[in-house]
Amino acid sequence: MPDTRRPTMKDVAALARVSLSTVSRVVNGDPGRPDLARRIQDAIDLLGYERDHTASTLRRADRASASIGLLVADVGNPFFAAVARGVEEIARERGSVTMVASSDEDPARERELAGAFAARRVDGLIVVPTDGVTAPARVPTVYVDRPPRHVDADTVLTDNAGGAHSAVAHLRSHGHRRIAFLGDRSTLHTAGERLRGYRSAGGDGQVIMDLDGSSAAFDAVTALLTGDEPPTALFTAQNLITAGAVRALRALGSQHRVALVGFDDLPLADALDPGLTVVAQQPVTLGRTAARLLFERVDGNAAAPRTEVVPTTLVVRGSGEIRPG
Amino acid sequence: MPDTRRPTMKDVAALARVSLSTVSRVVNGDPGRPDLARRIQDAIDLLGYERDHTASTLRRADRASASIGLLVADVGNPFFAAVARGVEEIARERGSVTMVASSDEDPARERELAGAFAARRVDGLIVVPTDGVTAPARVPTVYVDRPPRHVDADTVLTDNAGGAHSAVAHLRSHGHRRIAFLGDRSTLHTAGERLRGYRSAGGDGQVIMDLDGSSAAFDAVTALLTGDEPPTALFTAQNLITAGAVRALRALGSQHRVALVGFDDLPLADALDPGLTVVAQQPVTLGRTAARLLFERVDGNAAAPRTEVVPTTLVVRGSGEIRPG
DNA sequence: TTGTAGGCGTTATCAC
DNA sequence: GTGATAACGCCTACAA
Repeated sequence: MPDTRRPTMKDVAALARVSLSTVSRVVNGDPGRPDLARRIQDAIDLLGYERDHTASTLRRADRASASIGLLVADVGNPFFAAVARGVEEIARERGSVTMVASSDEDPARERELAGAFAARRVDGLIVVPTDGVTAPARVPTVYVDRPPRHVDADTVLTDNAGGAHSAVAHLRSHGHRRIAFLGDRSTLHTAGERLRGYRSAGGDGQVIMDLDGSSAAFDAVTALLTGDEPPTALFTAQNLITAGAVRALRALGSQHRVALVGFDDLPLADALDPGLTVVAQQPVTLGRTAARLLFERVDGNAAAPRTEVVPTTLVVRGSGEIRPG
Repeated sequence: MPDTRRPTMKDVAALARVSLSTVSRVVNGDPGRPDLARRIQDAIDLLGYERDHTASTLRRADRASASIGLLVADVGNPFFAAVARGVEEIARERGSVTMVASSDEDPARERELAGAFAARRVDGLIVVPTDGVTAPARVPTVYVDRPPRHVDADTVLTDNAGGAHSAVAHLRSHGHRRIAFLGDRSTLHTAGERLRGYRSAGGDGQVIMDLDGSSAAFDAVTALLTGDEPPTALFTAQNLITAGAVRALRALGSQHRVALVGFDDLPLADALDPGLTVVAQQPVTLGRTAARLLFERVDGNAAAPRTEVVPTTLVVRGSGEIRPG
């Protein structure tokens, strides 16, 4: 391997026959004497010099690393991927890079990864908190999608209760009274809020919680519809649960008979038969909003913590407009 | 704001009444004298000291930052999100954090972001190259999903040609001869390879390329099926194109008459009517493999660049098994 | 305007 | 084994 050492400012200074500090100034945008600036630029090009941003952070007065950390449950999940996209957009506008990691809903891993980010001296953190007790952060932090427990900090949430309310009200306006609720882990804030919205809209049917993934939902829906007094409509309060319900209805041949509204949109939802009516979230907006709040803090805003709520949209496609038989 | 300064090793040393170097050694795992080690640990706990990983990187002999950069077309796209997930898994095993950014298929942005990562002194880079000329990297780099142009480096690819071949062979084995090909940007390596696979399996029907997104595909399929000598089967060579084709077939009421196989799987594909037969990729494996190759390079492997190919799977669900009418 | 010197938080090299 | 000291690459007073 040739693998020759990276050129440093010192090398540039030597080649341009100026002092180190002159190079530093020029690199940081000070025009300086035109002839020197040109010699320095030539030396930079010749050597292929690139400033070491980490070393610069160490010495600089503001100590800004121009990087932030994003801690989600799972980047591989399209919902969190969209959040990440929103965060990254705003970070990029600010010249910041985004470090991302997945907690897999494990509080211990969440702490470990937050520590790894802190050790890299990120300027701030955006966190989707697990349902353990959230450790108070040592850097500016914004929580997104779920509120932290026992911590008072900036938070960006979807209007979970409102979205669920609109879904159930929609079903009721189409004549349904026996509307079942199917939700995921009851310890999650989002699941609780969606149940609250269901109730507030008059939902008083069967409630099934703690469904873990699509096949659990498949089984639950199958049992529900083959049991006594089956519901005439379903409200599925999460992504994968909706997918399981769609499959179950299809397996029973009931997709045109039992109404269904899901929380969170899915690709191909419009191509199903019938089209899938959903409460759509805005994950990219969630991410953007969280990043904007974070950078306000990084810039020194010390006001009281705020909570922003991002609205949902009811997307009508057919499955939610079936009337009870 | 109180915003008191972060404690440093010096603070720990002072409180524990030992020298700075002793603290450094203990922090880095040297046992040392038990009584001193205990005093140091107590001081660390009391002050809430956390080592500054960036400063450590600056001075350390190996200069390893324990961070890598991941540059994809768009983290918000579920395919790349899954790649990111795979990369992050392996990085985490190694104690590395992953910085991620989206090029949006823009070569200029790709260069800019690669520069931002290099300035942060990442140990290596994983890149989904845009179709511009790839700039030779100054840090260990592995390319993923597409090969770089004019650069000889480690690359991890899906078996695009093989996957397309199996799709078309599958359709032919069900009696189809007029099989249309619908693809995206012809400058993309993946599109070309999939077309090559189509041809190698005997595909000689209408070829439509450069479709940009789902609605363009919708229009193309509609035109195709309402034109002269319509195909009896479609092979859609990308995600969004498949979605557009599904919608078009449904709008025409032809979903049970015209066969369809898509490249790349989609959520809910099994819940469609008929179920959607696809060539499934393994994006998480793509990411994991790329990360493993990268860390081998980071560890000093200087062998000739390798290309790894990740196989696809034909997932049979119904739409690809329709026989010509 | 430019150069000189000191220091950011840490690790590496020495004496002891 | 521990401790003093130089150095990593860079920025920032301050002096020239």
